[in-house]
Amino acid sequence: MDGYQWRKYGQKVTRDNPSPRAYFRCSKAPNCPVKKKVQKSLEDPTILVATYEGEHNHGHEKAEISMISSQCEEARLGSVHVSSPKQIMERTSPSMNLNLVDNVQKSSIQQFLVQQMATSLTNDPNFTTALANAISGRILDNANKARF
DNA sequence: CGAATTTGACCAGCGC
DNA sequence: GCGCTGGTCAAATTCG
Repeated sequence: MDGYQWRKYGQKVTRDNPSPRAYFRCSKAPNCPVKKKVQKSLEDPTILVATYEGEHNHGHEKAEISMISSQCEEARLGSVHVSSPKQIMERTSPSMNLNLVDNVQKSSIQQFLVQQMATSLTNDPNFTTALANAISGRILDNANKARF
């Protein structure tokens, strides 16, 4: 979940990626042209990569914040083996860019948005620390659960 | 009971 | 023209 209301309309297992890929459309507005593909990362199967196509033509109140938390989720799931919060940020940002390069020719608005988000995230020491703390806490929690 | 998800069928594009 | 592959549709099913 990333702040929008998505309706799943299909699922396929692709050739280049053994894990099934899911197709989502925005169910908030019927005329919304935005589409979303979700599949597991080739590199790290614990990470879910979401590819956005198009732009929402309706309001997206908390979408940005929710997107951040979805990236947090990625970091939490994908970085259980790293110990330094800095590494988490370094892992998180490239995955954002990876998602973006796929959409560069289609939408520049959300690219700019996420770009801004990533910049403000990494430039704001308070948020970075808070985020790192939150993630570290969850990592420890997760690791404990996994170990015991 | 309505909305969302699942899942196989269907379709279009592409390479051989 | 045929088969493979990615994307979408829609009926059935599940869930709130």
